[in-house]
Amino acid sequence: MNQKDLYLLLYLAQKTQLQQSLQTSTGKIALDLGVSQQTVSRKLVDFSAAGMIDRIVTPTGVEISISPDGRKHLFSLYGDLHGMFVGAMQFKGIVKAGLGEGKFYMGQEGYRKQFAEQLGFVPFMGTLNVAVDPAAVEQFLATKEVIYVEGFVTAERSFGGLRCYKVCVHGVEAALIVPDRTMHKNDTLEIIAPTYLRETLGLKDDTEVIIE
Amino acid sequence: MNQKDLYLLLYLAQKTQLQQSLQTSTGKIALDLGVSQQTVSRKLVDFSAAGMIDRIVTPTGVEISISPDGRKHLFSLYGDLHGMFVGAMQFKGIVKAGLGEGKFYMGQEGYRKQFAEQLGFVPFMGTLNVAVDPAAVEQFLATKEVIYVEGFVTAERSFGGLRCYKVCVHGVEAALIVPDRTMHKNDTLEIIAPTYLRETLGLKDDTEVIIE
DNA sequence: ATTACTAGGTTCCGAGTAA
DNA sequence: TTTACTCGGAACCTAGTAA
Repeated sequence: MNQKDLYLLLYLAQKTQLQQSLQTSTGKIALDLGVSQQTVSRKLVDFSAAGMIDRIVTPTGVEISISPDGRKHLFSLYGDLHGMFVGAMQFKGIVKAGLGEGKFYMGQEGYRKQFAEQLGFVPFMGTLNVAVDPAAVEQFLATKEVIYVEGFVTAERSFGGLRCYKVCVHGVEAALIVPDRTMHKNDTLEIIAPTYLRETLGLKDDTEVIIE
Repeated sequence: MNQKDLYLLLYLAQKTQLQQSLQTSTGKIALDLGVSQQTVSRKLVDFSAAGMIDRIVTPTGVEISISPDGRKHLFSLYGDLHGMFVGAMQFKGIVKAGLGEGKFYMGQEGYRKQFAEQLGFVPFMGTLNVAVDPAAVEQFLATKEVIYVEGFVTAERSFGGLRCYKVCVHGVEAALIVPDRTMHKNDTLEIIAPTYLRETLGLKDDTEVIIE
């Protein structure tokens, strides 16, 4: 079958929910897709000949359903995309003991205020340290939106800026934080969340976590 | 951007893993896709103009990477397909007490032998009864392959044929069985598996299960 | 109403070839 | 070697219209 007409097949798949049969007309489809009635008619005939759809012409229109072959075709496309995005949308890490300084930084009002505004949650006073593969993280973060948290100065000392990335850890909303001037090598990430993740998710040192 | 050239974008997405930049040439791509070098060149220029890819032309070829907009475009397509297939690929049910007759039927050698051959596992001697929405099940099964188990006759009585569908219940390989002459209305399904599912999965009456 | 055939105009492709 | 332009021909789309 012809690759280029994929959008019509997608349209039909959505309308039929892949399953039900759809009572419509070539004119209506043409209107939806912004092409002529004739083009839709011709393409439906082609699809039918290619075994992608089952098509019954009636005096009042057409009744269309996606055939098993059509579903297979779409599923293969879905599989291709799934393979691309799933790989790029999550990575694994190992929980590691922190040095407790995460708690100190997360306690600073200058950070807390910005987290609440920018991330939409008030962070638990502490960070989860996770050992990761830097290459996998880089690929993951490349597609993510960066949230900047600015540095500030208190009476005692100055605090540097951070970059944050919204993530999900085992279903819990969280954020990666990367200090502009980091003390970790890039094989360790710090994660903040509204709750104490070690407790909420039952994590211990050397437990594997999936970040997405 | 032009919808019809989606396959070239998919090709590039796969080659670049959505992320890395790809060192290649229009000629190589043309060979892979079975079109002319000129067509690839023209399309790459078009994609670049549409902001779908980043493209650097060198004397030895082209260096291509998918742009954020291109990823967004593919992701939207992925989302559409995901919505279709995820809905059609699982449904929920509620565990119900059986009448114990499942154990009797599953104990019949005439059935057990066919299950082992056709399903690839030896079923636990008993069935899990699950109350379901008939409409959801019908939609789910429509896409599934039917495995027929034939009826047989023993010295005492005759046993009817079954239709089976391979499924996965909370990660465990299993099968739906639908007797040709059923005593259930179609709002109750019977599930067999290699293990005692109630124990393996910690199921009790009225627990919700997801079948996929 | 519909679907879908024919005819004509537009778009698209690929061979030749310049840079 | 490359990329990508020109141009002739193929493919495709739409208007008109038959059934």
